[in-house]
Amino acid sequence: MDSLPRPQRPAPPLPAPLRPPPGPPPGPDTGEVLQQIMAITDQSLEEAQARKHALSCHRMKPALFSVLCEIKEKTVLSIHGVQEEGPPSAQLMRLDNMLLAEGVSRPERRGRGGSAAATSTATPGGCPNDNSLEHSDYRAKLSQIRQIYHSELEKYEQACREFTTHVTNLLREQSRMRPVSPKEIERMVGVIHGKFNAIQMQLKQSTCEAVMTLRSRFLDARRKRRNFSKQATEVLNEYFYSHLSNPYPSEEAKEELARKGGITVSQVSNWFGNKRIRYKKNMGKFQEEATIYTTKMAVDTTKVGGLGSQASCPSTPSSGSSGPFPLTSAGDALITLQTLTSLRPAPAGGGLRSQARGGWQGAAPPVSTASPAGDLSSVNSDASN
DNA sequence: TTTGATGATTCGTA
DNA sequence: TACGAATCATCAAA
Repeated sequence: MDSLPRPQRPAPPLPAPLRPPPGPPPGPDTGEVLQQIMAITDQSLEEAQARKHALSCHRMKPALFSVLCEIKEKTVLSIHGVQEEGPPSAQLMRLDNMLLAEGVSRPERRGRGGSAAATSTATPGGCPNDNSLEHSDYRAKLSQIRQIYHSELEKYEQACREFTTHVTNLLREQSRMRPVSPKEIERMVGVIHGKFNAIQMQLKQSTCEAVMTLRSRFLDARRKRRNFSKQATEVLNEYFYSHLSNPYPSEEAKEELARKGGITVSQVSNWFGNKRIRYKKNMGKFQEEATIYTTKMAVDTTKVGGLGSQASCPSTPSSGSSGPFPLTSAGDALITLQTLTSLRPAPAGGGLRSQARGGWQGAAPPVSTASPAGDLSSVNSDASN
């Protein structure tokens, strides 16, 4: 604390040049007083208190004090001010931002969406309800981390406050015996805060690591496959089999399918990707499924009588309006029924995508060539597109 | 436990 | 960038 050099104890008698000039000594000389001051810390508390009191009352004390002040003024400036606290480091700011983004820094909110991370994360997997468990688990663990973080932070802050108060009091107390300027106390408080900030940074770093670990585990968990709901599968299959000649839903169609099935657009894309490739690989296997859906479509078409499956199937650029006849989707479906059993590679000129990839015409027979119901192709917008 | 089904991911391609 | 193809990982029924 004190920057003044302290001699080894027991303090040797001061050399002659430092001794006060000879004169009528009213009591112990200055050297003796200084020696007593230096020896105070070696004594027992009671003894020291008594001596301290005696020294405080000594008539030479003000003079000694002013000498100490003078010496300190000369030395303190050169010693202090060297290690000023710099601005918060980039690392600390990064940690703060991260904790804020993860919802750890903020106080916990009640109700749904306890954290930004949990609320902002989409819930792929088909069944949002299934994920709620993982979600609540994630939120619970994040909440646990948040609690520990805040509790530790509070502890550190309290310890910091207590220690600061203690040191401040100590310095104020010492200021009665030696010159301690308010600025010096302030600087000391700054040093203490700096030390505690370092500890806080470690705490923040550990918290960040914990959140990252939790997050990665959560993301891994999301990777787990969940079967789509029956409704989602039906919606997707209906679209697929009703647009068999061109099972490439537009973005709008995907969005609508996603909405209807309660899944994400990305999952719709995945599903169609898988479906196309699997259908193409083993069309025989899907015949029964195709029959089921095409029959369903046909029934729906009959029931609705004109609007047909368009009511249940999202529109697609390739399956646009085909006029007043409900043949757009049902047409495909009927064609599917008739052609599934006699599948054979078709000549070029299939659907839209088949032109681009050369893949689909081999799977979904072009209506104009493979379908006995060739007439339908003329009104099937899928084929015509 | 095995096996088929299926959603997700990755990589190459046009 | 969307798609096909291969593959992985998991689910669920047998």
